[in-house]
This record gives sequence, structure tokens and C-alpha cells, in this order.
Amino acid sequence: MDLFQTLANTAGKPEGLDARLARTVLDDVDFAMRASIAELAERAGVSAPSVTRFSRRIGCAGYPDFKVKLAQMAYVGLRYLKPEVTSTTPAEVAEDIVTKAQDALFRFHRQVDLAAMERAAQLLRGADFIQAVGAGGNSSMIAGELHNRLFRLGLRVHSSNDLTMSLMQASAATEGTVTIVSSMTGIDATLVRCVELLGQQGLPTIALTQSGSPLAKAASVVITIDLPEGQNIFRPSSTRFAYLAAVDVLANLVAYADRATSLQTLRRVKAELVRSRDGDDRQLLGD
Amino acid sequence: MDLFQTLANTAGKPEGLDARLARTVLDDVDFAMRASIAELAERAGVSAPSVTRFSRRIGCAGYPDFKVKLAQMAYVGLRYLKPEVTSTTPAEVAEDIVTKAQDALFRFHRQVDLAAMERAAQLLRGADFIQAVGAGGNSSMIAGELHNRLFRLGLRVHSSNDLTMSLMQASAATEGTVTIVSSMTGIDATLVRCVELLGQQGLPTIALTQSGSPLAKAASVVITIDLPEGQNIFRPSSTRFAYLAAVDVLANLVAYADRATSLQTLRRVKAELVRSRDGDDRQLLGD
DNA sequence: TGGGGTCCTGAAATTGAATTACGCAACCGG
DNA sequence: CCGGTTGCGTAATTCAATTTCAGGACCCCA
Repeated sequence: MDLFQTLANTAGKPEGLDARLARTVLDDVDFAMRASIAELAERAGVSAPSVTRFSRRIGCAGYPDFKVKLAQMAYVGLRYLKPEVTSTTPAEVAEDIVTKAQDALFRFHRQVDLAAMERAAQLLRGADFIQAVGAGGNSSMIAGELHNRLFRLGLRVHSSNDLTMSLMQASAATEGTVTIVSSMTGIDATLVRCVELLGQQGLPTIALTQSGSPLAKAASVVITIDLPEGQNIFRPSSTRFAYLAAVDVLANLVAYADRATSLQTLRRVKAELVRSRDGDDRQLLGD
Repeated sequence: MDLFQTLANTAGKPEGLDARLARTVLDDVDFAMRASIAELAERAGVSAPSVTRFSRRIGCAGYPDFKVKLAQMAYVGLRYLKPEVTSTTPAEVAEDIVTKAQDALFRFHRQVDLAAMERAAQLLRGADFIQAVGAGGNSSMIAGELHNRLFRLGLRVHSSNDLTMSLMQASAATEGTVTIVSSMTGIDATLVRCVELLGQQGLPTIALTQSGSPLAKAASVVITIDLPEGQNIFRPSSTRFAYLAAVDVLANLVAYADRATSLQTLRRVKAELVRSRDGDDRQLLGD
């Protein structure tokens, strides 16, 4: 997992055969994955034994093992180390975005607190009414997705991007209401206030946010998502891929918690779509 | 890419050493990646040469090459072949969702038509006004994202989930308007009509949709995204990850097309957010 | 300044894994 | 019942990777 980190560090050193090898590898990962030890040695201008030693030093059993580990890492993280190359060709842009998105998913999967997920799913499952709240673009999308994923399981959901409105609704919330909020920063004062208000009334709140943020401190169940954001101001945030995945996992857990009801509702939604729209029931649910 | 497909097919055959080998490999991919040819041969109960022949038959240069290819595929698609296991534990659900999302991104990257992307980016860049249209949950999200990504580059965008409204706006559209629509099915009659209407007026349209769909036929620039949807009715569509990536690539290309303007606008947006919200400028742009 | 030690490196030797060659056995068509 | 074909394992071979070893650079201390 940390192979790339190690490689990048090694490549950063000013001199030494290891640095040269690391640079050669990073320069053309595909080549390194295909090449024999002799070919790689030649390209890097070192001897074959040096390659073996290099492989060992960065934590592999030998060169073949290094190749396998490299291949395992190659897709996710491929471009990560060339830090913030301002990619300009369309191919580079596409690769950059896909790679970062996959990396975000990967990291999310590593760090996801499944116990918190389950608690959240249980809360949602038992709710009489669900409020999904998020604002600011990315989290607005997540709030909308929560609605989109949960209503079809037979749950009563309202989603909102209007924090002022949510604050009012929080004051007016009744027993049985579960509120789920999303905020990548977790520092929006209105949102935090909203969650605190609900807490004071003994109403459960779920937050998708950064750990340690004010929002995380205020919510009753926290699903933390901590990801490094890149420096490239032009690159749309890959973090939302992780948030989206979190929504999906949550929705799935809710669905499984009460399979029968969910299935029934889904069938009804689907049937109506098929009837009114296209008659093609292989198309997916929702457009 | 198709290695897993091939493996799954081979494993499906009732008899033969190849089938046994494929099953052995799929049964424990990690083992296969680490094992020597002799170890794998023993576990499968075949001879070493059979493993080499097997590797060749499924399209690899030899066993080491097979291992590398296997490693490349291992994360994405790992669970793919155990087709539609109805995963029930939270860990399985999470892995399933992350894997499928990564797979969707992977496939998107493979098939993305960069030329079409560039044409679309050029159209957007040159537009006086952009209409982003999508409905039905998934595509509503995409329309919203298009707005969210493009406004901050200094473009004038309106997004809508209301197809009836969009139809009216299409009739009223003026020179300089570029319309970008998203539809995973590509068969919504109103949306197709909307695009046709614009075409008749000589106004450019961009569609993110399935190839071969009515919508794809009607639009002037088509960004095709063809992905298989899983059978699990409970699993939220992983296709939207691919759509989201498409939006990001597009937004990035637009940004680079006129770097100076984009940067300026982004800086302004960011400055305002930092000022009014948190004073922490490492937080990402939008919540 | 010089001697001993350590570290780094590549050439050569060695090991060991993967592949090829070969032959046997089963199956198929005539 | 007999060639021909195919599929497989054993044994031989090849080739890649690794270990060994020796040369050289650098450093520390006398």
C-alpha cells in the first residue's frame, strides 16, 4: 500500500542508485511492470543485482514480487507522486481525474467506520421522517442523493440545500425525525447550530464530515471521511466520490435491514417507470 | 482488462484443467498473485507446464506475466465474478460498492472519447449561456454538478431538473446558448424532443448518455458512457460515478481552455468563501 | 597523511523458477 | 481396428533472478 509513498520518497533523494531506479520506475510504470530485471537495470543504468537490492529495500521479497506489488498499485495512485503535474492534454486530464477518484474511493474504503455506518443505517431505518441537509455544491449533491437513494426504499425523506430553512425545521422537528447532514468542511456555523438544536431536543443526527470538525463533535453518529484534497485548484474535488460511496453504502445497509419492504417499494417504483416511460425493464432505476 | 471475463468464462466450464485452474485462481486471487508456478500447480492439482499453457491460452505471455496482469486487475473487479453475491455484512456491502464504483471509473476511462470531450469543452467555453438539463435522480444530480463545476469557471449556467420547463426554454433559446443534457437511458421523449428542437434552431447540444439511444442520435456532440448495470436491485447505480467523472473531465478541459479567466473567477469565489465562512483557505471550494 | 573499516557496486557464479521438448494416453473419425 | 489429433505430465533445458565475491570509494581516527 505504501509502496508508492516509498517510491516517491526514494525518487526524491538527490543521488544514489535507488533514487535513479525509483525515478526510472515512476517515469514509466508500465515499462517497469513488463520489463525483466535486466531491461530495467539497463534503462536505469545500473546492474541487475542493484535492482534486486532496491526491491528488497523498498519492502518486497524480490524483483518479481516488486513487479506484482507495482501492478497492484499501478492503477490507483499512478499519477499521484508526480505531485500536481498540471496536466493539460485531455488524456492526462481524464487519467488524473479517474485516478484521483479511484484513490478517494480506495481511501474511503480503508478508513470507513462500518460500525458507525450500521448505527446510522439503523437510525434511518427506524425513522418516521428523514431530513437530509447539505449545502455549498458538493454537499447539496449529497443531500439530494440521500433523498434519491432513500425514498425508493419506502422511507419518508426530505432533502434541503437551504440551511436557514433547515434551522427552522430543526426547531420544529418532532419525535421520530432523523436528520442526516453532509459537510466536507464541517465548519458551517448554521449547520452546526442546526445539529446542536436537534441534539438538545434528543433527536438523533447523523453527520458525514471530517473528523474533529465542529460538526463531527455535535452529531450523535458521525461517519468520518478524511481525505487530502489536491492542490490543483482546477481539479474538481475527488472527495465527493467518497461521499457518494458513503451514501451508497448507507442506502444499501438500510435496504438490507428491511429487505421485504425495500423490495416492495423498489418494485413499485420500477414498475411505474417501466410503464410510463419505456417498457424496457433492463434500464436502470431513475435516469 | 478482459482477463477477469476470460477467467470467469473458463471457470464456468464444467471440466478440464483450465477450468480447475481458473477456479483455483478466482478462489484466492491473493494466493495466485504470490504463488510460484509450482505452488499454484499443486493447489490446482495439475502440473506446472499446464499452468504455463493456461496462462498462454488466456492471453498472457507466460506465468509471470499472468501474475502481473492479475495484480493489475485485482482491486478493481475482484468480486466481480462471484456474480451478484447478495452481500449482507456491512464489510461486504462497502467492498461491493467501492469495487463497482472503481470498476465504473475504470471502464469510463477506457472508453471515453476524448475528442468528443474536447469538442464539448470548446462549445461550453464559447457559450454565452449554458443550459444543463437532467432529470430522474441520477441525471438531476449530474445537471446540478454541471452547474456547480461550470459557474465557478466564470461561465453563465442554469441547471434544471424540470424537463417540461427545459422544453419551453429550448423553444425560447437564443443564439449563443449551449445545452448540455444527461440521461443514463437516453430515451426520455421530452428530453429528446428538447434536443431536437434546439438542433432545428441550429443551437449546439451536448449529451451524456448511452450510445445508440435516441438522445445520442439527436445531439450534436455525444459523450457516450456505456456501462453494464448490475442485477442487484438494491445496489445504487455505480454508473453515476462514471457520469460524475465525465463532468469533472469536461469542467477541467473547459478550465484549461481559458486558464486565465478561470483562475480569476475561482480566486474570487474562494476569497469570498474564506472571508465569509472560515478563514481557513485550505478547505475546499464549496462544501 | 595513511591505514583500517564500512559501504556501495558490478562481474561472475549459482540457484531456482519457468518453459520447452518429448512421449504417453485418451479420444475421435474413418 | 487403426492413424490422427488433442491433452497432459515427466524430464530436460533455458533463462531470469539472486547470491557471492572482489574491487573501489569514502570516512573516521590515528
